Amino acid sequence: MKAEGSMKHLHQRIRDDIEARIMSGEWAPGYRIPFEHELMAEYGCSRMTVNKVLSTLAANGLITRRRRAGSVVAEPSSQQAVLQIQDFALEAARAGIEYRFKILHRAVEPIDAAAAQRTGQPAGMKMLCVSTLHVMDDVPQAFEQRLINLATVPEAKDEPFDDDPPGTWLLRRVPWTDAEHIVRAVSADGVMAKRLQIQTGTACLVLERRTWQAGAFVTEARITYPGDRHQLVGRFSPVA
Amino acid sequence: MKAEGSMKHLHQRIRDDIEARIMSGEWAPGYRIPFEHELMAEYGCSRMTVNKVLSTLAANGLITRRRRAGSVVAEPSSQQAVLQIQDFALEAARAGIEYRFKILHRAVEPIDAAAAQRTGQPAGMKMLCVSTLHVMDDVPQAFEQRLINLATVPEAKDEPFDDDPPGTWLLRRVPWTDAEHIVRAVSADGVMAKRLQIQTGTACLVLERRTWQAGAFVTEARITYPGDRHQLVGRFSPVA
DNA sequence: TTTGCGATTATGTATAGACATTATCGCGGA
DNA sequence: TCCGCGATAATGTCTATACATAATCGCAAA
Repeated sequence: MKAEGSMKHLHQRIRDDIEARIMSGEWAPGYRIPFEHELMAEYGCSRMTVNKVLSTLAANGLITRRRRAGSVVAEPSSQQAVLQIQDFALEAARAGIEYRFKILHRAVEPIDAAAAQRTGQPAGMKMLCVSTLHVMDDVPQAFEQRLINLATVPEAKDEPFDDDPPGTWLLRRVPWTDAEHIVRAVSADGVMAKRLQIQTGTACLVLERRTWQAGAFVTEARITYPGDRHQLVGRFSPVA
Repeated sequence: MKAEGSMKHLHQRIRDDIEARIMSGEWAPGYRIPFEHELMAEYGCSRMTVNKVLSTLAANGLITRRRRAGSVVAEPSSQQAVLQIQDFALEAARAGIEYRFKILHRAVEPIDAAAAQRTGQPAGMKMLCVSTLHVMDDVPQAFEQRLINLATVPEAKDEPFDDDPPGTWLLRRVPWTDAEHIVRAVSADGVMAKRLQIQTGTACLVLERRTWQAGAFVTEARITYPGDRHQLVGRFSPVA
């Protein structure tokens, strides 16, 4: 009865399939996803396997399960939009908001001493530098400055980021094993204020995220959000 | 073979047991927890049950699992993002800084509609309200406004908080099972600026933390930090 | 002493079946 | 029509077992 023809484990494949359909909007919030026995038939596996997948998705807040009624795609609660991984496109699609982005700058440049310090890479090392403005419903929501390590992600060198912003593009390609986050508050200077269409001096949240893959530096993102439009929300269980 | 004498499900009981031992410090980070077959014998259940529990704990970052080597208690990581700042006294001691705090306000008051909404408690419910200024090396570092649910923590009613600030005091007494965090950036108004000895309009980090214990609301803390003096740092691994 | 390799061991994934729990549906009676 | 209750269907939990995978240990050969 074992499924054939897949490198990945069945559990992960089922999970990916369902997540993809939810994230793409194909299965909108409230949509009743197939019953366990249906998925079981579709993938030719036991109910335990399907059950474990759905339980995981429920634990992550992606679906809501109810006995007898089945499982439905959960409403996108901003509660659950944790400081985990922000993918603007995914979040926007789930919330039904029009999203677009604009690449303001893109170049392969040697990094300065400060960046070298932060990322643990040698100073002067060349990385891909990309600045992106994220816009939702015609309002600028975030400005992102990103460094991408071409030694770890060589295929980024010639990527124009036409279809997906750098964050989404990377997320699809490079799994990360460790990340460091720093959150702080800064006042917007004139340039930043103009970019985000806010008043100079407005308090902004700055989120810095650096990710590594098995010890190799992948990318650094510094994302600036207008403080009055954004907040980071997280729900934790002890040490979760 | 089914376990007897418990209302709760075995899975939850095993999980609670292990979490309790980790949270209490009995099993410190690095401690090798019992092998699956040992827990299996201890609880008289199948390995699948134990395995599911440990997998859940691993997904939540509480333990690290390695084939052949067994499972060990993980180094505190994602929680650090928020907890790092939670205990000022501890943080200061580790950094060798002189720390003191001042209770600016302390009263049992009915909560307003907004607080009722946030905490999920009935409006007008009486809670202990405490405002604390945290000072390190004679420089104000944070202003904390706290609500404490006297229904859950009755012993707080007459606590003067002479020795420990409310956060530390609570942490020692009331274990929490769920927490919600919100981080945002705001500009300091005149009053806040004066309290923190900063310029009016300075960007500040505001951290709101609400905690529950088995569904019962425990406390809400709203802590304001000068943005140029503080940042939240966290290390994460991917969520399964 | 060092290296290589096989045995061992613990976890990872999956199966098939069992029984418990609970919400809903639909039928029959008031 | 409305209410109550039993049948039904879906998830929740658990067992016992099987084989895969990976890391370590220890022994033997170089």
